[in-house]
Amino acid sequence: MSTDLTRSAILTAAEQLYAERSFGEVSLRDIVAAAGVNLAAVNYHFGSKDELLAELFLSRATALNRERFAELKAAEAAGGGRTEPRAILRALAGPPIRWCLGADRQRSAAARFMTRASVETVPPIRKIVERDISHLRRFADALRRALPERDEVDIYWGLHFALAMIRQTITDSNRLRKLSGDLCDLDDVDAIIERIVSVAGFALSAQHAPTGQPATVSTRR
Amino acid sequence: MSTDLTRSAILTAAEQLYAERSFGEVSLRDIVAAAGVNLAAVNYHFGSKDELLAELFLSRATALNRERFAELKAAEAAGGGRTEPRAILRALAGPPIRWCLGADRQRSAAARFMTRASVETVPPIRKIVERDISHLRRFADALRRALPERDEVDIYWGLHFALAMIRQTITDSNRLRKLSGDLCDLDDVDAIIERIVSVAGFALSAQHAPTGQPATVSTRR
DNA sequence: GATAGTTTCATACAATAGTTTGAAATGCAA
DNA sequence: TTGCATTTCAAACTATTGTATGAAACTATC
Repeated sequence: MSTDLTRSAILTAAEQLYAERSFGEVSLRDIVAAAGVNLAAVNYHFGSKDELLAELFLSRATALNRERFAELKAAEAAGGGRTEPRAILRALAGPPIRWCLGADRQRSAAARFMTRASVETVPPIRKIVERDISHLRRFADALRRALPERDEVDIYWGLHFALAMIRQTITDSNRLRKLSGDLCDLDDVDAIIERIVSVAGFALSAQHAPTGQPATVSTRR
Repeated sequence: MSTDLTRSAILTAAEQLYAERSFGEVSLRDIVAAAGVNLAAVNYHFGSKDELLAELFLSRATALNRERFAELKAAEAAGGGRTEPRAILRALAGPPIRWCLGADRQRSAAARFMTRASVETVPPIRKIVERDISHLRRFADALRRALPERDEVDIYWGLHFALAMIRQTITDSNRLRKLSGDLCDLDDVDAIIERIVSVAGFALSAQHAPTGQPATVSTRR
């Protein structure tokens, strides 16, 4: 046992392929070919294709959350009793954006895979995602503490929108680049993070229109 | 020919199934079973599975864009020479959110399918999506005209973030509901739209911090 | 009502999927 | 070395996939 080279070769190959193509498009034979191992190795080491996917997802999710929490704790420590909301948002957005748009290719695959997993709900992953929202709860709690006077509803919506912008920026950066005619600089990772943090910060702390007045287009004028 | 009941039965059944499950998880046999038609009917009427998917996507995308453009034109007409940016954003966000979170079940499936299609990039759809960003360009142009003094980059990012929030709200409304302990009211469609419009409006028109200097929310004047 | 054209149907086909198998190869302790 | 457990391998297996086929059922025109 020990290093289990085959195991990790399969994991990284699967991650690489899943980062590019859809789950349904990647077969076990594709994975083992990329990993340079035998077909039966997957079932030997992981039991089944679904279990491979589950373990891969769990491993990467843990790594991502670890990094997020580290930044969150650092921000809370730096802020003393009163943590800045934007620092919390930065801990949420920073790691995945850096992983994905940054220079590090290895992590890019990880982030892309994670994003696909969060979107393309396939049974083995769905179970894990649905069950585990504890990491989000932790960020929600931190934001509540940082903004005690704000309505809880705004906190949750702000968090929701922050996740939205992170995800979209990772998955659809190409469309943005194309649409803007290369005007939007997707290499300046820090600027992107700050932009997301800025908008999410507004979502958290601004007064939003109540139910009554806005009205739909059809009833408008 | 005439009504072609079988054809549309297949289309709506496929839409329904694709709205719930991933593309890879839905087989032709699932579709024809749900539609109550023979297996061979798909190939007879559409040629292949991919062509069915492409036609379905094109049809729904056209319907969604038609509705968006109608609202956009109405907003531009109402605004005279100077269209309100928020009205433009409302034309972008209103239709899909109403389709998906509103009472109409039929359209809910359409919107959910569209969202999956925009995320889960499968070859037959990918080709269409990559080729056609003209509808987005139309919204970008409208926003540029409405905000001539603003930096184009902010326009594109604002549009990008608006799409992000729309998508996330459609796909992950359940998680938001759960995370907030039912505090976030996902039945109040108009309030949701206004919230998205509000935040996207900020993204469009606010000054965002450059790379080096992360600014706080309060620096906005 | 016969006929030509369209649509539906049960069924078969070839390809690919994930999984299993049992033998060969390998690593390691005695 | 021998012996035993682990790991790898080529091959086969079963199920499911999208697609193709040809006969049957239907529709409408003459």
